[in-house]
Amino acid sequence: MEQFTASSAEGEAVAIKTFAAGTRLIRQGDTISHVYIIREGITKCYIEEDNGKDYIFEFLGKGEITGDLEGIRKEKCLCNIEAITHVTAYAIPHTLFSWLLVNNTEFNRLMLEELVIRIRQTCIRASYQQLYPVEYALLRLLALEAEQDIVIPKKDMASYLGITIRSFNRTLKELRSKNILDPQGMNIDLSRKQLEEILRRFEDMG
Amino acid sequence: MEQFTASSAEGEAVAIKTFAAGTRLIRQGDTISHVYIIREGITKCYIEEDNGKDYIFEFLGKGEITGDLEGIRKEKCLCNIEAITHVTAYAIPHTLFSWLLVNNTEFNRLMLEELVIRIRQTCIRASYQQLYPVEYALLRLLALEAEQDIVIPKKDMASYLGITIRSFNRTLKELRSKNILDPQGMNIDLSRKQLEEILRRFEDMG
DNA sequence: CGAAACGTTGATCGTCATCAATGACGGTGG
DNA sequence: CCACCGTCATTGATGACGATCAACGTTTCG
Repeated sequence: MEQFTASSAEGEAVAIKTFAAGTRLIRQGDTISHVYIIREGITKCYIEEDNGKDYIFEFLGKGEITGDLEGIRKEKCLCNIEAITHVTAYAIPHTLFSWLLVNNTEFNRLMLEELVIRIRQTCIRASYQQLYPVEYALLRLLALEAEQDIVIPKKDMASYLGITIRSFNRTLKELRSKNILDPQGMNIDLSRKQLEEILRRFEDMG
Repeated sequence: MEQFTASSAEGEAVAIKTFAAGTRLIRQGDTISHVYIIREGITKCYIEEDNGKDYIFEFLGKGEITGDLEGIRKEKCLCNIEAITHVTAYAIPHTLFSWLLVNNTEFNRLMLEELVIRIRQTCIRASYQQLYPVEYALLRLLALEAEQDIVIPKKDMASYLGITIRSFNRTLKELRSKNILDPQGMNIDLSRKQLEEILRRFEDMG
């Protein structure tokens, strides 16, 4: 980041901000003046619906960016960004962000690719959450969690799946009874191959 | 578009291609060499799941772009793009597209904004399709259709909602019995105010 | 002082009733 | 033949209620 700061037309500095677990980096509906890049920790990105339910789109970890949508189109924030763990992040002023987009080809390219990746992920997920049962979506989430070696609280996983904790626990139990999860916790009790086999079985069911 | 062609480093031309209703502009899994901008007509953008079900992400109309994700990151196509009506589109070679992204600031900006809009829409939709009943999502789709003054076949609306035509018809009937839709067809039988009131009622329900 | 007893709280789960959405099958009408 | 719908059975997911259990702090009594 330092190189970018130095070459900025504005001279505005990139600061490092820290957030305690449970505090928000960004609040839904806010107008913000910074873009954040996560340096350390995990955050959740979620919409609060009027009926009180939350829907989590994605979890953001090290190296991921947020506030970029609002930085590109000056709109109010679509969603809340809340620290799950203790989080430190680079806070980049909008002025600098915009400047980089226009003047730094490499940065511009990174942003484009980042947006494309987000669209693809969102589409794929919307598709399978719509067409397959919760069990399937939960299994994929657990696989993701294990793969990336992160820990997400149960209530957040439930919100990610769009269900209540009660339903979440029920689904866990169901998976345990099928020997897909280990009997106590929620670790996947299968090899990579076996897991893919199980997922495929869901996909083939009409 | 002509101005862009003229200024291209490559000199590759932008062609206009036509597609009959039902034919595909892009096939899932393909590697493509063009980006398309719809000049006329409507297309659907959908994923074919292994179990045969389709999931439609979005409908693309005049002025909208597709193949851009694959143009930015050289990956296989995420989804199918199929002409619903007769469609004409500008076919832009990847080489030109990439060139424009790098050399034409305005074009670059348009692409960024386009991607941001897509992400926002996708997120919002994923959220309400996850948290609210089908009836609500259907109503919003019908409102969109009326607003944009386009006609989408029933089966495509069903795929958009992730349900079967049978269920789609059932839901229509349900809305008719509540005097929200006109008794025969599927037009919304309410003023804008009333519609918003109905939608809000869904949103307030726990 | 320290250990046993108590109450509080939050997380989990069994159970039962309910709702939303589906699938299947057959009938009707253009 | 195809689009649509009535009907009935079924599945998937939820909500509500109550029981259990572990964690923690506080009280009580020897």
